[in-house]
Amino acid sequence: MNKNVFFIVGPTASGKSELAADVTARCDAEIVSADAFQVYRGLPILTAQPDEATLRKVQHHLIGAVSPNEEMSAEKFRGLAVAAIGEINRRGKLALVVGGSGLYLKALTHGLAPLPAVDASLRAELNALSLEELNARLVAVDPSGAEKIDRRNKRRVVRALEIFAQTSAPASAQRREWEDEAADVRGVFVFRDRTELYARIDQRVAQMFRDGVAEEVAGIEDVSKTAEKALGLDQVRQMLDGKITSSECIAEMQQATRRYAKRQLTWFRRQTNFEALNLSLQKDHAAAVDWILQKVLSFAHPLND
RNA sequence: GGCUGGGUAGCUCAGUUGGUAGAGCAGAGGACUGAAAAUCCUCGUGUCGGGGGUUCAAUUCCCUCCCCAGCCA
Repeated sequence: MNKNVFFIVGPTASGKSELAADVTARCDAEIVSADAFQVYRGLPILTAQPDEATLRKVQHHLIGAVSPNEEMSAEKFRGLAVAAIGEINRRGKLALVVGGSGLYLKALTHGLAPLPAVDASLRAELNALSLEELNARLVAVDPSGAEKIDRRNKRRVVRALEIFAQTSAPASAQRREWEDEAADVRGVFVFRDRTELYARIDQRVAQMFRDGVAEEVAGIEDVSKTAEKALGLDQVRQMLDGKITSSECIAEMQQATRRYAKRQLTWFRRQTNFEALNLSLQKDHAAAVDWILQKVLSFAHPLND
């Protein structure tokens, strides 16, 4: 990607949205969200979209950009993000990509092999089969590929079979290996000490209920297969159906969000090379904004040109 | 004050007919190439409430003390 882009990535509830908005306000930039669930319209509270004031402060892209009954995918996101970045750059501005969806970010920075779009009925057909049956089929069709993937993970096996069915060639042969580091990709990875991050998550989930998540979820009926995986959607629906109490609902959502944040931290530690910034060690919000801004400016205006 | 249960991992508890202990949950680490807020894998040493006694050996049996819950005064 040879575009004018800077990344701000981090786990949920780390405070990256506020940071990104404040950084953007001080340099000639616009924000492109890399969040797999904030892209959907109609669930601003549940998906913890930035508040109205933040959205108004600087230009945001890909927040509430697709209908909740639409299916999303990493490739679809990549297309939308590349278009948004191109448009921002054409206006002479820097695109600040901010988000926490690891695969979406990687699809954007490292690219994906050209493959046909997902076939929903094929996927449903494969999902109906047992893991044993799926594995047997994969071994028959792509023995070397079968050795490389996690065969206890049904998703992975199904995906490999989907690709074979759609292209008549093994998925492993079409995979485009990702380079360790894309040279022109620059950004920061913000995080916080674990106990502080978890406290912020717990607090934010509790706040969602005061803000009316229950009403928000009750008012939305048609959600796609991908959108319905939004953290908390299932729990809030169970609460609305009277199957669990509101405090059980809150506790379950807090726990699920904590586990999600942990997975994000693993991903960013292992899968990206961005410069790390521990916000727990920063003097205050302004200091963190200054730190990031300095990185952005040194990137946008290299001294050696 | 008396009686009855209990006090074992961060929490809820199991267990050892005496040979220093293990589940669930919480938590931690990891994987990840079009579902990614998804999906999948791995990880259990703790004065077994304190002190004393019996014993080759006590978390287990006995005595005593402390704490918690319930009931009776």
